[in-house]
Amino acid sequence: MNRGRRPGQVSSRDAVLRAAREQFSRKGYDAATVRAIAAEAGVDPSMINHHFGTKEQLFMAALESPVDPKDHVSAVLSGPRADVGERLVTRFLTVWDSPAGAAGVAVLRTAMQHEWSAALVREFILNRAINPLLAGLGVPAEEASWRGNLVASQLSGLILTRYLIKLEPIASAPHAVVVRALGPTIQRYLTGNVAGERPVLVSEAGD
Amino acid sequence: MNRGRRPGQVSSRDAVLRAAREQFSRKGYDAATVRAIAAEAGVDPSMINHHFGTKEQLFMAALESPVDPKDHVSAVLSGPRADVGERLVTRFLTVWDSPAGAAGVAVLRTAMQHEWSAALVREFILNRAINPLLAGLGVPAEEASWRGNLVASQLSGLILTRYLIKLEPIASAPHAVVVRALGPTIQRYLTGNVAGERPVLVSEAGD
DNA sequence: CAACTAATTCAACAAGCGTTGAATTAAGTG
DNA sequence: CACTTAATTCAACGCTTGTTGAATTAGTTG
Repeated sequence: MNRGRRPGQVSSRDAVLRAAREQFSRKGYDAATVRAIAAEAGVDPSMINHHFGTKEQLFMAALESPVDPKDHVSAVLSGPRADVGERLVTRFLTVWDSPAGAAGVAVLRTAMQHEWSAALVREFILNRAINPLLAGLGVPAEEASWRGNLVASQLSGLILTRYLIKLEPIASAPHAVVVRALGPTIQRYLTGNVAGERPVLVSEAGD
Repeated sequence: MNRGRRPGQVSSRDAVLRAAREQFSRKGYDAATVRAIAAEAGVDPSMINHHFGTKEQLFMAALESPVDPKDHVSAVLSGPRADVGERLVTRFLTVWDSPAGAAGVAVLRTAMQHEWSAALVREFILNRAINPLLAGLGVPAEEASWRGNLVASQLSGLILTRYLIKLEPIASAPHAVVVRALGPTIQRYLTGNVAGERPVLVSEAGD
């Protein structure tokens, strides 16, 4: 293959992908139009269909994550157990502040509108990231789902306020400050006393 | 006014408003189409323009919140200072599980796509809800914005995981269980030691 | 009843969307 | 050079969106 193309040139595919990532993460799947992406890439809209097929396939291609949670999980696990919360927050901020985080923002924005994207988020966050971490920590299975949910609630809230809603000062705060504030919270959710661990669902009394 | 209308009948205005609230909170501003709202209300699409003007005006009318944060703030403030975190979470869940919460979900979904809605969320969450609470607690002004951001990050994450992404078991957990898990976190964010309270922004070292 | 007004219906508009297919250009291969 | 194949351009399709304006219906008032 690769016939009829100058060797060193990748044509406009990369430009489209870059523009797609930018637009998808900034506007979400629906609001980011194929025409706008093409315009930002300096390309005819039909090129997108030519290279990627449909808009949804472009979305998937743009989100093909260079992030492998496994490496991050094992990195967070190595070190003193008492600091695992701070290490998780630190790692988390580094990933989300990197270009790879843009893909996450895109899929999260889209998750607000489409169930198929919400399902994508659920699967990734829990099964690929948090649950392996909890397993590595040796958290009992019957506690893992609840603890994992708590961690997800605090970290997704960080994403929401820092990158989506852009609350100040948390949106511009240096990593260290955020880590010091959220570290203990995550630590407690992972390994500490979080009510409901004994009787996970006490009864239907409670609301 | 009110001429030419049968007294006891509110016509289709209420049906449209109810359908609008349902669709906006479930899909967000863009994905909820005027035609779909009209269909659910059993009404011609042009009736919406006739009654409300534009789609955006319908959105505002549907969101006209029956929620006055002031009452909730003073309710949370009354009681032992050591339990203010749990009381806030309890109150928070009650409001968001009520029909009034649907309006919040709608504006939050829309905030993911439109800056004007994100600004609405910022203004409401901070200036109307959290900051008055912090002022009532006597939190110093230079700490208030940071503590408020932390509270917002955890509570918005709760909204995200419980109502938008619908992570289980947190999405179906009884109030008491959530309160016991998040209460201490909120308590610490409001009144405890959250690093950065001394030097709010230490330096640009940190990431 | 006649007059007036609000509510409702219906058809259509302009604009934007994703997508398609046919033509044209460019580049590497025999 | 001729051949092939990918890249690019251009115009257009079918569809959905929010919105409009002209007709029609219904109910209250004088």
